[in-house]
Amino acid sequence: MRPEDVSEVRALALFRDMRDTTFETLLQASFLQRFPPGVVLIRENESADFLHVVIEGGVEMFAASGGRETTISFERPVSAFILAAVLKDQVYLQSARTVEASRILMIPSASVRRAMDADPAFMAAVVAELATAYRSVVKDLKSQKLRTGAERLANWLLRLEREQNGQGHVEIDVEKRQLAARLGMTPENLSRAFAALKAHGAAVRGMRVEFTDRAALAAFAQPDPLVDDERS
Amino acid sequence: MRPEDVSEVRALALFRDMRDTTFETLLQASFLQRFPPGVVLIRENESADFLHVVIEGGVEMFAASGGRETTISFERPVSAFILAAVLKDQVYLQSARTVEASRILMIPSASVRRAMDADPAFMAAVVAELATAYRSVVKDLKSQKLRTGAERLANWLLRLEREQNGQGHVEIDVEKRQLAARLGMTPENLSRAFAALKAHGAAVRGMRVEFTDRAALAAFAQPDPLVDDERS
DNA sequence: GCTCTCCCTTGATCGAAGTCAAAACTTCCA
DNA sequence: TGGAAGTTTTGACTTCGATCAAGGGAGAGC
Repeated sequence: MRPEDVSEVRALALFRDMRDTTFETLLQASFLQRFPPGVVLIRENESADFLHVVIEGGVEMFAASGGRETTISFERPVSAFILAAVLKDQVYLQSARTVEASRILMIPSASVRRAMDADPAFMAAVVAELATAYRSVVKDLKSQKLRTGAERLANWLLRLEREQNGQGHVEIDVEKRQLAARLGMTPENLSRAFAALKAHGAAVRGMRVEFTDRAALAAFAQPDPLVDDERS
Repeated sequence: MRPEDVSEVRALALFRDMRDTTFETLLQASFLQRFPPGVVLIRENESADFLHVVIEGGVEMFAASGGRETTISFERPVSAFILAAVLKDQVYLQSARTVEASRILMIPSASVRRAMDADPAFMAAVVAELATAYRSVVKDLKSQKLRTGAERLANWLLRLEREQNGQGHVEIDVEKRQLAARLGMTPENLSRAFAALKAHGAAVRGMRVEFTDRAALAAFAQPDPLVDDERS
């Protein structure tokens, strides 16, 4: 593991405040692995043996039931995922696959639990991380239950523009089929939703979306901080 | 606050393992209040000043956005709710209203955070509680994205029967309009879903549902432990 | 016991979303 | 460069769910 990777992991909110010794113990038990795109890292219903951290690349969290499948979230560097299953020593509720070539840090669950018991600062960070993750899923659930597909897409675009320091256009950074699953619709429906947004100030062309009328888009999307704002 | 109430609160997983002194400090800062049915206890977007514990009665957690409203969960005695907002000292993402006459214990957020910092056993319980809550919402999100309304209802009935030590019938313990919101559909649609389940082994009559063909109902519902099992 | 109100149900209709099929476009690799 | 495979788009159709409207039923209060 390269020194700059170590310091990036260390800079994560989850690991930032813990003692040096705890962090080092954690790292020594862990290993870093490279994966090509499309590799399933985690299968739901298996026991949670590792906490995973995306160092480089990208990971899609998804879940299947009754023959259907959906995407829960995307994880970009640097972030940890499936902390909850690790802590409760239970099975994963979600599966994970790489969407591109990735480097993943794998920390044994038992080590995480031991570090938590040994280092109150780390436990406090775990609390904060879990609370954030919980609120994030609640927002997704609200979005899913309170909005139509086109509205979810419009709000997703507005949020993406904010993240890309919005100059009136955005570059979509995931495949559209994955985006469709993320937003809770079929690829066909996503296409139609994009077509529908043309009348509301967003023109898509390939992976690029031009905001031709930002006010109109916002009026259609009705963004709500309690659903769309990542920090609230 | 009556002694038996105190011991019931103390028996909650969240408070069970903490030190006596921490628990007493927490209780001294808190107060217990009675509310008639239909009172809004918490409004989303307000700052999280109290951790609430339902001692008696019942509470509905709901959320609104863009003129629509939905129910996130029901809280029955004895359980705490909206822990995440309290810990992060942020605004509530959900509103809460009593569905019947209720007694609610209100613990100041600052006291909760202080207790957590002072008592590692309590912080560990908070971690466990948050992890459970997180997994519970993920299951709801999966149910919402992967199933039709009738399927969600069928699985909800099967789960309720388990909770009521299933003798081939269940008593619905919430108003159907609230159940509809909980399951992500309109009251009209819930009625039709019940009608549809008649052909799959579940006959509703008022608040009582007879399981005329349990196997058929399960075949239709396709229950999945990773969505429906409260303890996985 | 009666009425009023609220909840639940049923029916008709509309809009949103899934499915099936095929064409257009990309990307990647031989 | 020329496929080949996969992705995206479009179209036709079906299903699911929301909306509007009206009727039936159960409980609360007089």
